[in-house]
Amino acid sequence: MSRNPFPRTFFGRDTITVACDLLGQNLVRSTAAGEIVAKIVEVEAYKGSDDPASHAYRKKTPRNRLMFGKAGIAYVYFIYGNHYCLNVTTEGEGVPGAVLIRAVEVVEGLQIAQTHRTTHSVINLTNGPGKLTQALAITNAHNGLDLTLKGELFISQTETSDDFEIVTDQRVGVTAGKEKPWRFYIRGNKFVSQQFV
DNA sequence: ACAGCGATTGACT
DNA sequence: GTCAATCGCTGTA
Repeated sequence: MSRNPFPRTFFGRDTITVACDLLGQNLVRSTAAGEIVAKIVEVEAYKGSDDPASHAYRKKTPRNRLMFGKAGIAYVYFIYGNHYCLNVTTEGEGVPGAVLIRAVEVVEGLQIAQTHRTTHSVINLTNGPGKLTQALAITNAHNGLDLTLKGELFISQTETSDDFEIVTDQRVGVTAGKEKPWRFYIRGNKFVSQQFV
């Protein structure tokens, strides 16, 4: 079966729209040990000067510059001195925007993913932004990677279109701009972090 | 220059 | 429930 990445036009749209459309799609990670396929079940949208919670709120810096660049690029940042978080850039060139991937459900290559983490619990393997990057072995090295190319990391459309309901909520862990309802997740999915419903 | 803190997690009480 | 780990950006000097 051939999995093909979404084209740049998919990512080069309004950040909120892209965030919702990413739910249920497949994040594909090719490693030397094999392929890991993970369904995206939880995301958050981050924008620019209108979003105080965003890294791109103030100005362009060496860290956030990718958010200002072209869409469909992996923006990986290091947080709290310990963890990596994976984002996909959105909007057009010069317009900041990114979607944080907060949780995934591994559908293929579970054993490979487990070798990247110490936990033996499947549910704790990928139910958080820092956890899924560790499980998929995503680090700084992937910062700036083009996710529209069929390389070691890309996003492709799911073959099966199972029905799900999208829940909209406030973003997790932010202090400024927390009133913006820009967190989206699949209702009832066990891998969603910190469910309040 | 430097102190403070963040889009988090896991270990320990 | 509490807290350490520990990098890069921001505000203040």
